[in-house]
Amino acid sequence: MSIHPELPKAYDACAVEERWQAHWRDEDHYFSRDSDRPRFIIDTPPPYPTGNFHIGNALNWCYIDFLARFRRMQGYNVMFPQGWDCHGLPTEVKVEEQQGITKNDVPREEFRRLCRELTVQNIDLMRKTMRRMAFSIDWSNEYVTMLPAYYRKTQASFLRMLHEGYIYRSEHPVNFCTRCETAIAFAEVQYEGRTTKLNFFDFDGVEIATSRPELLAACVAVAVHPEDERYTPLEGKRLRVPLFGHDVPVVRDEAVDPAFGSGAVMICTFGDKQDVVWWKTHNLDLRPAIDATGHMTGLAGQYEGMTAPECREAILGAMASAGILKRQQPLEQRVGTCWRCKTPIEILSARQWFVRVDPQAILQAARELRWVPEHMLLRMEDWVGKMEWDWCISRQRIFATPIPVWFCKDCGEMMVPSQADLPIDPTVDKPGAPCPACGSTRFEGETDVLDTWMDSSISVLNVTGWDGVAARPPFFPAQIRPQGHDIIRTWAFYTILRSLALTGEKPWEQILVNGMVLGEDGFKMSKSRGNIIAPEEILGQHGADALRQWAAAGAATGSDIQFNRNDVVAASRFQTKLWNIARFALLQIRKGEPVGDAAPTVLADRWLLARLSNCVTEVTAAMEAYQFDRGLKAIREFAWEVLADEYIELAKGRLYGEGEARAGAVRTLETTLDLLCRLLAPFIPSFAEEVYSQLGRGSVHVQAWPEFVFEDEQALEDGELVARIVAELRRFKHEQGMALNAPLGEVTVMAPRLIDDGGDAGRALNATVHWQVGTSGLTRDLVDVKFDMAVVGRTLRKDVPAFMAAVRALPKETLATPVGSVVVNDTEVPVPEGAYAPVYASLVGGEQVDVVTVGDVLVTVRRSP
RNA sequence: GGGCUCGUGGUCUAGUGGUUAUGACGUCGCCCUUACACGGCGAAGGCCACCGGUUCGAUCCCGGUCGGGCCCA
Repeated sequence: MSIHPELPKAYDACAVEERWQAHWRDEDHYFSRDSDRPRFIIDTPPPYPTGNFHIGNALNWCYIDFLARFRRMQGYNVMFPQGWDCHGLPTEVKVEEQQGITKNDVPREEFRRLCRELTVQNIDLMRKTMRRMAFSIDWSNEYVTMLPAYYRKTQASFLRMLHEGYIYRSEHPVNFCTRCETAIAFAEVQYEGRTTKLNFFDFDGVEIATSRPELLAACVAVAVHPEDERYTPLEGKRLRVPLFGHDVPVVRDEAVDPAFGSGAVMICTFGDKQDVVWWKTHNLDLRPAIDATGHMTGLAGQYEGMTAPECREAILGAMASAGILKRQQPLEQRVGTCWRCKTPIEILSARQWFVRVDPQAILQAARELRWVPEHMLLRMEDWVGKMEWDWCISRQRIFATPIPVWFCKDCGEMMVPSQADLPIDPTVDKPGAPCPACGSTRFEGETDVLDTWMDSSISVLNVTGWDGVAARPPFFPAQIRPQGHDIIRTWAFYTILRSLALTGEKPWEQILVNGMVLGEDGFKMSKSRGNIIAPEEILGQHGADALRQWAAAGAATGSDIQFNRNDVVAASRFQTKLWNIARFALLQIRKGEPVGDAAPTVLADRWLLARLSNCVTEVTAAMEAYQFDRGLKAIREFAWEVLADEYIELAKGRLYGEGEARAGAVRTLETTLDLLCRLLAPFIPSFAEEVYSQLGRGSVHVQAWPEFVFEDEQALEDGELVARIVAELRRFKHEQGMALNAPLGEVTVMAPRLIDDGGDAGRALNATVHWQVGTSGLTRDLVDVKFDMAVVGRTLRKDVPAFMAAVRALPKETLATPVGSVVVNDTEVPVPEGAYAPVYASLVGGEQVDVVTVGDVLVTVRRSP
């Protein structure tokens, strides 16, 4: 892009950003497969293509982009891939809604086509926002889980795990959504508080309390606590189930709470998770009374075909008529619901596919990762420690990766396709050979499909180059997984599990966990609260760079972050300030004679470069530690306070002049502007590029990350003093009601040693400044002592207050020189070295002058008449 | 109910075992000083949630209470 000879006065962020975004090439962000630079592969979370790239995604991707750009500048071979986790219920539900159909109204393949079309549209919408955010995504490494190129690998991974015994098929209770008509995993169950009724009724002479009377037909036992004396007589007896008439045993179990209800519980198949545990331990019958569509089965007799709520009312009515319903009381309950459609889940026993979970192996791998922030590991440990069932991976849906197996219609033998035939849809494709067990050619394809997590949990294998065949991907493991803490128990968990099963290794070296974005009211964003912020709205008003600054500095890494419009506005103002700094520097750089490349000699120049050097060190350390807030704040402080408010004010006078004094300042500004752009590049890539392009040195994004070292302790110390003196005297002028550029008269700085500021302070203050060593001409009066608590506290311990009082009580003459000991509580106590220092007030005899103190340096001012 | 996390001026936030706690926004006052009024200088505003403990000293460490948030039961 050409240099703009004119520097517009105002910075138009949106216009600049759109111009650069149109100019940058995707190829600049491509990962190189045959480079020998160190790799930095990011296992980007593949979002679900809802069509909305929400602000939580934006935060997550900002962190990724800061890192990707930082590592690229450091010379890493970075891969910032982008995936799309397409399969799943939400899209099916959306298609049904949009088309006014249910999934069974059209052929499977037709329904899938509609889902794919909607997904493609949604991906396009989200890509647009991501590009507008200026994320340096490697689009050559984009993957779409619904396409054959990807789900071929999902199927290959399934077959490998099946072959190695990680996957099995069995009849087992599962969480089931009767509206979606599919099994779901624990991770997909969401608990909601509801008020329901606890019904007390007579159960063959025993009072039972139940919240789910509709499951009476499914009752297989009555449980009581072993030490509950009320029920000792029931031991070994069988009871007759009211209304239905079958007999059930009485079992004794420690898990029964004698204080809840009547202390006697009916066990059904299955009312809740506890029922499953009891059913297993006591080896009870299986009486499925509810089917996969939520209707009562034949076991429910006259209630067959009713929905569960209908049956519930009918049975309560029948109980009342029979005179066995004794009373009801309200009950606060947490009901498990389907995370997508909020329908209460049922626990049904069904033949499903499962993945074996080895909690110990997962824990071990999780502990090998570097977690940022560290405490997020606890969430994984907490979740893994509570795993009870294996992971149910089969779903009774359509838009998903098919489970690639067939069953022989004659002998039931299971058959799998060969690697080369993948991907397949067993409901359409046929096996290549007859049944190996019986020779039959009649097959039935598995109609169940895979849980979407089976697709997304191999994202890391995919991005590290797995072809579906090799034992291990060539670039495995990835360097980092960036994700939100809400999906530690799902995506992070499943990915570790699958990596261990498929490669035997942990999937990544590090995991960077970001917080949730809360609304401006401090609550989680939700439609019902109406506190949702769309990134597009902010982008349109303030641009991507400002929103990126909010993401970086809005909160410490890992913390939840409340969206705050003020932060975005403040970020825009910082850009305006930066633009004016750059404009000033560039105008100086372009004006006048060439400045050469001599080393800086003037104090202010050396001071600024030393401060810049420190800033670079600080920002680099922050970036390495993923503390983006610290990094950006360090840059802001340097640019605004040190560079703009202090250095430029000091150097202005020289810049308006000529010769070497001016040239040194110009060189200093040029170096500073160059490095400042590099430091800013990961955070605000468009702004940094716009300013850097003015330097005519190519794109800032292909420059190396600064490793600028400028050590000059003396300049740091003296420069600081000069800057502070100028700031104090500007303040003094202001307080005296003087214009800041008005002549100030004669200023005398009484410092411990001679300082040569090259005349900067005088020009900045419009004064004649004399630098002198010592305070000749001044008298001073000791008014107080200042204690060094770090010294005093450590030595005197509990005698501190008494010691301080004793010292303060000493006569002034004694305090002025160090004292060997004081008397504390009638005891002679030695005074530690550096325990205190006298504090003086300055008095000036003779001439009428003002005195300003800067630390321990006195400055006298004799104002112009 | 459990795990984790947070509680700092009106709002949002940083941070630290050491006398008067960071910054931003907002408020108020003064200034258009040749990069910037989207600026500069200054002011007001906080018993660092509450209670107890450890310590010479706690906003910081420990325990408890209360209240947010997230995840789960």
